[in-house]
Amino acid sequence: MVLPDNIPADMEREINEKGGLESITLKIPSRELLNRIAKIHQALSDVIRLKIMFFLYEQRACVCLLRQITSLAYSKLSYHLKILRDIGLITYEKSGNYAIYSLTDFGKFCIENCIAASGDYRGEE
Amino acid sequence: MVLPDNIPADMEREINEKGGLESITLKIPSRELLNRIAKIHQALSDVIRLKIMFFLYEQRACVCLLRQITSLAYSKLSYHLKILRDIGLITYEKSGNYAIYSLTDFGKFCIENCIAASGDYRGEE
DNA sequence: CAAGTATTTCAAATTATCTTAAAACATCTT
DNA sequence: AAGATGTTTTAAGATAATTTGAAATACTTG
Repeated sequence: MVLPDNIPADMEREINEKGGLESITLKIPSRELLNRIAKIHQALSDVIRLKIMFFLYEQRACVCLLRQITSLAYSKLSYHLKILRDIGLITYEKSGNYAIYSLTDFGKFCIENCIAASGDYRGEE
Repeated sequence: MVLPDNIPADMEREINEKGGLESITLKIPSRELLNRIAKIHQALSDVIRLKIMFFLYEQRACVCLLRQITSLAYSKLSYHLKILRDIGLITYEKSGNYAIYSLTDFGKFCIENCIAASGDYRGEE
């Protein structure tokens, strides 16, 4: 990979000090990993799903309880639960009629990151 | 907020031990904050934008350099840069003709979270 | 100020995500 | 087995995000 014809001199110097473009781009995660990171963020990019995640961070819950918390129809809720489930943020166990949902360890980790970041989430839009 | 008519007994006990549904739901971030968190995740839910973020984590860059790294048309690149800029993940300074982009502190924080999580990003889909 | 380079904006076309209501499944109760 | 309850699936339409290419802006240099 070659540098563009004319780029600012100080930037070019920085890049060369780091061993050139190649060695910088080597540090970028693989397309596969970027894809996975993208999908996880996608799963957490919806207010409904975040509300579910934050609730489950405090308390495991059957779907009927989540229905009450969110005021959503079952089918809609189920759609969002599936997205969180498929990406590995939540899991569930059956208990009679009920499906009892809870966060996976990875789900907890993500919500804790959100909480840690919340101080920095001041809107600058 | 009242509990649904029939929920599993052990779940009901857990909820009561935490002071009931109200005190649990009080811990969920406000709709405003959830909205902001959702938008940030949305901004990071695209492979192109993640690639830009990870590159800028290593090295500030003008748009023409990012164009080379990503092999995108300027207009498309500019669209994605705007999304990252608007949410406060990246910033830029003009230097002559060039716009030199770099991560904000918050952007760095987010990418560091991604890196920390990468160990856990094993696909279970 | 005209021409060149770097970057952004715009609107139309495309694609992805979300919502809705109806139907299907699973488990429990009688 | 039939009815009730809890949950998921499906397919259609509605909404939102992305892509594309052309035109616009901004700065620089001769």
